[in-house]
Amino acid sequence: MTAVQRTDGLTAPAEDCLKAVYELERAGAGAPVTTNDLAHRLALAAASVTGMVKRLAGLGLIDHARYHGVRLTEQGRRTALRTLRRHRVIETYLVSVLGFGWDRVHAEAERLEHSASDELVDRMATALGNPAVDPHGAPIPTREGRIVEGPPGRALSDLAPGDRGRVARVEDDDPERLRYLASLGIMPGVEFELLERAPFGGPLTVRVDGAARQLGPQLAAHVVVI
Amino acid sequence: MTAVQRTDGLTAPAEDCLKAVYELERAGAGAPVTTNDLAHRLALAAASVTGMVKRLAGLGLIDHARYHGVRLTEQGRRTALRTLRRHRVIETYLVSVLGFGWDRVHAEAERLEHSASDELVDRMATALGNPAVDPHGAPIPTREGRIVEGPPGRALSDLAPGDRGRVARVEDDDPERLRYLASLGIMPGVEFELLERAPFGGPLTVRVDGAARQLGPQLAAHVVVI
DNA sequence: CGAAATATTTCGTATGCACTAAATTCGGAC
DNA sequence: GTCCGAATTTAGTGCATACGAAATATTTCG
Repeated sequence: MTAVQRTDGLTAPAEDCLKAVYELERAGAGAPVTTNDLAHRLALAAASVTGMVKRLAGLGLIDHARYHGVRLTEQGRRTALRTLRRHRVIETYLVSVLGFGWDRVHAEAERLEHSASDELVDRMATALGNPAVDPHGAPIPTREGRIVEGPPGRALSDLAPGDRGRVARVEDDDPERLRYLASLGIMPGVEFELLERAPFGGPLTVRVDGAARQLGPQLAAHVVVI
Repeated sequence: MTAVQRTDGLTAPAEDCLKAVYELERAGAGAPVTTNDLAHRLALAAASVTGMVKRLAGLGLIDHARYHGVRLTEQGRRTALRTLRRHRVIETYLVSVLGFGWDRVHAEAERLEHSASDELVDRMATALGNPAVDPHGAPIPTREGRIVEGPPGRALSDLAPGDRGRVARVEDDDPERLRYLASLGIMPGVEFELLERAPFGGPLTVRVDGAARQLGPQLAAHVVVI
C-alpha cells in the first residue's frame, strides 16, 4: 500500500501485530505466542496472521517456528516498545491535556500511534512531566525503550475474601467496561478490600472508597491489583 | 489496504488527492484540475492518479470527464475542507502548544491529518481559541466547513518596485524554504516594501523590518502578499 | 487540415493486507 | 502407536495503491 507513514517503514498493521505479540508474551509467561492468540487479539482471520507473521519474520522482527508460534527478536521488542510508548503517551496526553474521557482515548491513540513521530511523542511526554504510567495504569516505556512492567500483579478475580490491595491497572480496550468500572469507583490507585465472593462464579463484593460494590468475575478479571 | 482509519472510510491517499484537487482548483482560477497537475502535486505517476480519480469519482467526490480533468463535487469539497481543517489546526497546535518550529510541522500534520478524529481536532482548535489562520497564514476552515480564502492576493514576485504590503501567507511544504524565509524575516503579518527588482529575473530587494533583504523571484513566488 | 507533440488512459505487474476454503501438521486420547 | 480433532498453513481471491510501457485522445502548430 505504500501508506502514509513515518520514515521507519513499518505499516500500521505490522506495528499492531508487534504490539500484540509483545502483550501476549507478557501475559503468557514466556511461552511462544500462537497464531490463534494473535488472530483473536487483532480480530483477524488466522490465515491473515500467518501472512503478517511471515512478513515480520522476513524483516527480522520476530522468530517464527512454523506451527509453533512466534517470539519477538530484540529488534522486534524495541519496535513494539516504541509503538507502546507512542500509544500510552498519546492516551495520557489526550486525557490530561485535551480533556478526553479515559474511556475514549484508546481508539484515538490506536490510530495516532502509527502516524505520530517520536519527536511529537517526546514533546507530549515532556509536557506531561514524563509520566510513568498512562491513565489506565499501564507503564510507559522510556524514550530509550526501557519499561518497568511492575510486579506481575494479580487479577482482582483471583483474590480471596479479606484480601486488600490497590488497583494497579485496568484493561483499556473497551470503553463500556471502562465507564462501568469508573462508575463503580474502580480505577488505578484506588484502595480496596475484597469483602465477599459469591460461589459458583457469582459476583464479588468489594469495598471501594467506603462503599460496597459488586461486580462479576469476568469484569474483575480485567482489573489488575497489587 | 483496509487501513487503520477514522470511521469515515476514506483512505489517506484518497484524502490527499481530494486536498490536492481543492488546492489546485483554488490556484487555477476555475479551470478543471488536470491529471498531470495532480500527479505533479502528489508526486505520483500520472497513471496512478487516473486510478485514484476513478475511485473518487465512483464515490461521488469528484466529477471526472475523461481526458478533461476533474472537479470536486459538493460532497468532495466538504471532505477536502475537513482534511484541510485537520491539517491546519494540527499545524497550529504543534507550533503554538508543543513548540515545533514552523518549518517542521507540515510533514507531521500531513500524517496526523488522516488519523486524528474531528473531536480531537476540535479540542485542539478550542485550546487555541479557534484561530482563523495557521502558522503559514493559510485560513483554517471551520468545523462546519466554511473557509474564508481571503482576497486572492498576489505573489511577492509579481509586485513592482515601490509597492508596499503585508505578507499574508507562505507555502508550507518545504522546510528549507521556510527556514530561509524566516532568516530573511519574511513571515505572515510582516510589513514590507519592494525596493528594487533586478532585470532579467534577477533578485528582488525588499525592505523588511527596516532592513533590506534580497531574494530570488522563484522564492518570492511562494510568498503571497496583500 | 493534417501531423507532431503532449496529455491521458489502458494494460500488465507488484506489494500489502484482508478473506474463505482446503490442505497439512501437531498433540493428545485411546 | 495410531488416529482424531484442533491449530496452522497453503491456496486462491479481491481491493487499494503504486509503477512503467503501450495505446489513445487532445491540442498545437505548420
